[in-house]
Amino acid sequence: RKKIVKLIGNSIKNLQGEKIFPEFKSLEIQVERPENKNYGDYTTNIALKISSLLKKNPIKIASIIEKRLSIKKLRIFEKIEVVRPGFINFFLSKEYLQGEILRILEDKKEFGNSKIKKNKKVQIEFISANPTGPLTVGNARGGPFGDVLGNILKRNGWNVKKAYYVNDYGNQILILGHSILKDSQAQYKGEYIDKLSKAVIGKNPKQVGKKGAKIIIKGIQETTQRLGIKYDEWLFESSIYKTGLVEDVLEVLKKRKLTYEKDGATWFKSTKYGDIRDRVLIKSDNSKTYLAGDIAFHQYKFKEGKFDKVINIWGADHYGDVPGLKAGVKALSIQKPFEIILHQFVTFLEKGEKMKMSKRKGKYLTMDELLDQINPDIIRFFFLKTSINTHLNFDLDLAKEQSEKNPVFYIQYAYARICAMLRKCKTQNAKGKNTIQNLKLLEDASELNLIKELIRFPEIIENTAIDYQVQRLPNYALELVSAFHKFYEECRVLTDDKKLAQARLGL
RNA sequence: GCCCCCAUAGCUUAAUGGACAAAGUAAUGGCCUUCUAAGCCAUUGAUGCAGGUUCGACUCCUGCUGGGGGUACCA
Repeated sequence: RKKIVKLIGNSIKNLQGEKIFPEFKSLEIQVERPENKNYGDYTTNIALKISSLLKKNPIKIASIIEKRLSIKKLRIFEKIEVVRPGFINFFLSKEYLQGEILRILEDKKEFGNSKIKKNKKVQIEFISANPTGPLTVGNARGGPFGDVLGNILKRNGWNVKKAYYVNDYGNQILILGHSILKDSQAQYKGEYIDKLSKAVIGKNPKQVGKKGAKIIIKGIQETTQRLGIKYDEWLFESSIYKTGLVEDVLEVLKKRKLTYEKDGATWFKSTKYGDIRDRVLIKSDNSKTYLAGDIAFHQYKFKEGKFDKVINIWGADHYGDVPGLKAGVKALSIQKPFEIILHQFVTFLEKGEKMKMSKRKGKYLTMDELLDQINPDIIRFFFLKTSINTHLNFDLDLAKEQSEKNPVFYIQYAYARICAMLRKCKTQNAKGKNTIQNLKLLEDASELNLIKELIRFPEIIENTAIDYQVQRLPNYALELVSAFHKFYEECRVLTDDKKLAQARLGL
């Protein structure tokens, strides 16, 4: 795809004087894969775009571009076609596709990586549920999403740090303490509270809360590991306070005249930075709000060039907190990109009924309970397959009962088939190094189609690093595997023809 | 009231403004003496409603209907 974009770029350069049509410079060359295979492997609408600028016949423009490309007699293409209303379609040649296998075999795990963002540092923070109870299935949607998004950014050359922010400071820890002590101010309920009551010694609610939070966060760490999430750092709100950064940041805002006193509280003029209302930083009881700590935390994230970019993944219930924090980051003159991604909720269905959950009432399904029943690969796959902008319905009975009809097994089955072939070929001694001569034997439609699916991978990685549409990956996995199963049905890999067997094993 | 997200096949979901809307599941029929039939092939089936922008709209804009979330000196 990259090559085609480049080729088109060269061929339209002097199509018209740039002075007359400055829009040419900003014209994005779109090369995509048409859904219909009759339209080739790649297609571009560039002629249509140019025609609307020049008010000329798009077919004529497309033909000019096509001629300029064809003159070069590129071996990449079998043919280039102009079709009405003005698309240019590209058909890859067999030779090119066969050669791509060599490239993939050479790149191995590096295949699909890009070095566009070399040495740039990004922090991606996700889940960050309060340490007042075990991780619930409701908190966890951001987990697989953040984990995979981080992996994708890594493949694009970013230096990625995945972070969990532990809110072990503030009112909720005190309430946790009361709950463990089971006094009149107790709010949290559940089995875990009963266990903590036995495990934690002490009478001071704040101290008890702190100890309880420590135990809870340890459990959360284990749960995220079970889910296959690999965090690079666990950052504690309490240590942000210990460094004095919160006071420093409040001081800075005060000096910049961005705070004021009202009703005994200290307010932040966030409306100056596009917020709909001002926010409280210090409450009238002299304690700090969550926002105060969070702004300081973001100062910490960006200070001394720690990160070039920060991404936060939050649940949609934090929608109201976005403008306050964004205003805070702006007020501190932080110029680096700072993104907040919101994910919608997951609704769990049991026997066709919505499960209503409440942490305070002790009525919820924990992620550990879910992991006890369902394989983490399946949970991750189901969470990732759907765009985070939509509400996800997770049918528990379906996930449990229909495990054999599960799309995850469809993918894993391909892996099992591949493993079986590799096992057998060892005993048959059919394994060897591939050359382009061998690979030229791959001519079946199912073989060429599988290669076409394989070379989509770099494009998938690149696109996803730009638009964060992580659901593209599980969907790609399904399409790739579908091409594999078809190939497996059509072509016998371990044939008597040793050269052909080698080529197919390579594929 | 105002703000954000969503509405696609019976169900769960795909589709950077492109050419015939794609999968799984459910339903029906076919394919195993050959590398795992947890597979392959075929058939049936969809863009909530009303307008607008565009050569072209599931996609963008306006209104409506329905669902979820937000609108605290809680986190």
